[in-house]
Amino acid sequence: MTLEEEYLDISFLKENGFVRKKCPSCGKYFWTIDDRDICGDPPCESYSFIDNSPFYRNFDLSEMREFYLQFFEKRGHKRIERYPVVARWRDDIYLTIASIADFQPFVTAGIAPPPANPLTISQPCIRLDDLESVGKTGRHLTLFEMMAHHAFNYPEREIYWKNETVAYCTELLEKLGVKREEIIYKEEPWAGGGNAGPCLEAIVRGLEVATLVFMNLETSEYGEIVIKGERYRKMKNYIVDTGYGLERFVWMSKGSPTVYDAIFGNVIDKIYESSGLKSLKGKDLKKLISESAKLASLGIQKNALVAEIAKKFDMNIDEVRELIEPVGKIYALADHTRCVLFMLGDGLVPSNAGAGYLARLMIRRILRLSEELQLDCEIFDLVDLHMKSLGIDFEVSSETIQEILELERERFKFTIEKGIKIVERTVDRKKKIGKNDLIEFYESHGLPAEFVSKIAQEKGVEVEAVDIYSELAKRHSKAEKEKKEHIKLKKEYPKTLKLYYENPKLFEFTAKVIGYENGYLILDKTAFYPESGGQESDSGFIINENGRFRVLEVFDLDGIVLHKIEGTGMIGGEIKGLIDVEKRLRHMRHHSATHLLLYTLQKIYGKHIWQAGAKKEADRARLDVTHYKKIGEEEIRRIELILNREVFANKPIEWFWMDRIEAERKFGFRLYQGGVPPGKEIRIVRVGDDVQACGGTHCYSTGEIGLIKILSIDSIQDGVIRFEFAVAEAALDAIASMESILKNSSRILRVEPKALPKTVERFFEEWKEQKKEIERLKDELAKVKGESLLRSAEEFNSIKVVVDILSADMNELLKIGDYLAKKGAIGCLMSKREGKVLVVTFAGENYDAREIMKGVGTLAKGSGGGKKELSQGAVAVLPSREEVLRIVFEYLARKA
RNA sequence: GGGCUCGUAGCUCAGUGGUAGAGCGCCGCCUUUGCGAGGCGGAGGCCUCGGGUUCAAAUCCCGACGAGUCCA
Repeated sequence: MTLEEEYLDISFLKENGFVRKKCPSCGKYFWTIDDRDICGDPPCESYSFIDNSPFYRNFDLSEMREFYLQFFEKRGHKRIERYPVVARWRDDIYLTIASIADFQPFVTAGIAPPPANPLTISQPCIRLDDLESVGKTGRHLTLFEMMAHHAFNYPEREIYWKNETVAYCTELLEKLGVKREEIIYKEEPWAGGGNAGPCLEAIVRGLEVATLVFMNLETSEYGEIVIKGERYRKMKNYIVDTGYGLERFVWMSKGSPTVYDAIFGNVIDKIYESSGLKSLKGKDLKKLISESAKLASLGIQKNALVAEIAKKFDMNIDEVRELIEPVGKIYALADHTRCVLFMLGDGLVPSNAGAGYLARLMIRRILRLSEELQLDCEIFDLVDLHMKSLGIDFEVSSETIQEILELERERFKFTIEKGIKIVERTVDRKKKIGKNDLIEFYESHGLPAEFVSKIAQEKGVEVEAVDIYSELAKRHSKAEKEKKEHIKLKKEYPKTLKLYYENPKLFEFTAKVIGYENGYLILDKTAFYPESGGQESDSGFIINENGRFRVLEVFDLDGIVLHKIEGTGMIGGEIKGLIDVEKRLRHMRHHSATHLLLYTLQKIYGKHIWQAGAKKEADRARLDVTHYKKIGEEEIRRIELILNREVFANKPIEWFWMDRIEAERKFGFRLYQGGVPPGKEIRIVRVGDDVQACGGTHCYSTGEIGLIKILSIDSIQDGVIRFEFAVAEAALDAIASMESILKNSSRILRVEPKALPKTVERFFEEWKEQKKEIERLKDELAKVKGESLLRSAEEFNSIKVVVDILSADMNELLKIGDYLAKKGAIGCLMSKREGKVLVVTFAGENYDAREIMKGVGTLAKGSGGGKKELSQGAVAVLPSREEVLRIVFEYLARKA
């Protein structure tokens, strides 16, 4: 079916009098029962619901959400709780950008079943693409709730498809009071994330309120259907992916000037009251704002927009600008604080890299906005107000959110203060600030061009007028990613049966060889653990009648376990596998301990603690977690104690398979600390009170872990800290090696280990003291030596000439040379050292020591340089005093 | 995950191959009835660490560690 046929195939539209038309303005097709000609989608037409709602009544956010979800519940859909806005189950995106993102990639690919089918959900989504437009257009939000109903259809089972979807949408809108003639369905093929399909946008009075996507295509090199330049082919399964904008529905129901007034009016009021714009609130801005929103929806840019409004209301252009701009900032601030609430509430920790950077970016925009608006309240007050009026509970406590915001504010203040100093220094030194300076200020120090210009202008320094942001965008678009190379198998194999899942203490097994490729052995079943979940792979031996073969490395390729075997001999038939027991036991203990540590940290600090990476080796393990503060030495001891108490309590450890949907319902997304495994059933590991989805090997009880010793804590980036620790034998090894360092050190210093700090400090102080004393003595010596050299000096035209061979280091030679130069003498000092000869030459006024150095260098194979009065170098052979004297005299004669 | 910038006295920073500097702070003395201010003098440096290049490295190159920042 071509795309056009796909649309024509929707019989509901035809049967209900919808006619397909082509919009003369944008050239796109749309369906309507009205006798209109234009598609109605901005910029072809502007809003006509402001102050004139097509809905039968007002709704606030929770009323509207409830109305929607109940509508679909009554029509056979199961209501699903929202997912976090931080998309931790995805490795391709940081934030949840659509409701369908909840079910990608496994459900949409058909690998895992959906939590219900069909289902309905209201999913908070964050999109930062149109950040600049927020506040200005009246409709853009960084965070919005996408209400949706989804149906996942498979070849053997169809739930419903296009007709029902369009019918539902039409019915829903009619139930809300919208007349059928006012509904326009516009054809707009959709593509994203490797999938695509036909799509209808539902438009009511100029506002797109819903998007109905019929996802039935996937990217394919030889696909026949082309959308936005990519080739696609039909998928076996096909998915109803809808998105209804909750905020837009509320906006339409109220007919307020902007979406912001409709959904967080109380926050906007609070900002007015706390800002330097109290006076604006009283004025009747409404007409101005709604006009501005309408014009913005038509794609009219800032300057033209202001001019148009000025004309319409018979006002001065500057006056309009002074009214519109701050209001836009107020809206943006109200929006951004809501977005940050969800980010932090769902456990995102601000950082200078990764997903956390997005949180920092938003917080910094908020801080800049509140600065510009001269806000006299804390940004947490606004976030808190959002939290209270939304009535939603977040995982992360409000105290933690407040603390994070305060830390971020301090950090930002620090960056700005540092920035001012850097700019001022540069401005003092330079006459003009160029494009490259501006780019460096921004990219390396986070200073926007406007900020730099302001400071420069105060100092009267010229700044090149360029748009560095478009320049930067150009640069970044060039960057491309490299893809990893994967091992590919030539033949197909069944998935390997993993014996270690059931029995982690099975160290000997027999199995059948079913393949051997390129040094990799494939068995029908194995007890060898392949590297995954941060646990290193096992090693050991594989034995058959031909001998013993060392297993070097083991890994998992889509469920097939590959054993890398030493030697190239082909192996077949029955084999016996032997696991390196000691190594495996250490891996198991470290793995169980890692779960306990994560659990302990969450218990102590809160739910913003998430695993950000982990590695379990034989002699140590490490766990990276998100956290916003540094952890001190005392706290480490406290964590260690609480952690080990879990070990002493000897709680059971168990693992079992569980239906993923049931597991998610029972334990939440906290399960997926190490990523989301595919499949309908997932393996759950319970270590004491901690529960995680995990495929690793574990001990049978926490007591078996033995002892956990935290070795170090580092911050690997802002907002992520790394714990390194060792368990049981490995802990003893680590403690023993620490102890031996202490013992060796104290043996060298001949003191008790407990006296080490004091002794080392004393030695260090003494060392510094003596170094200084030596310097003083050398100064003294240089003076004495210099005086004695002067007494026995030769003369040339009453200039003292000193040439001598001493035993001294470079520093001493320089000091003596310096003294002699200051006394007006000229000459050269040499000293034999470590296979070469150090040379220092010196000269009084009107002469050049470097000339003499050159002469000595030529004579004795060496080189050197320095200042006119004093220069230094080295030569390979020691010349005689007479030879050097001759050089000096010849030089003086030449100059005379 | 990638890019860029920066690690020098207690603090803020100069120093771009040739004997480690400034301002503030600190200590002492002078001046003052006292405080403040001023004048004179002084203490205070593993130039983050480890390699390399060089006759010579704070300085150039590589790596590690730490801080900051931008982008995805």
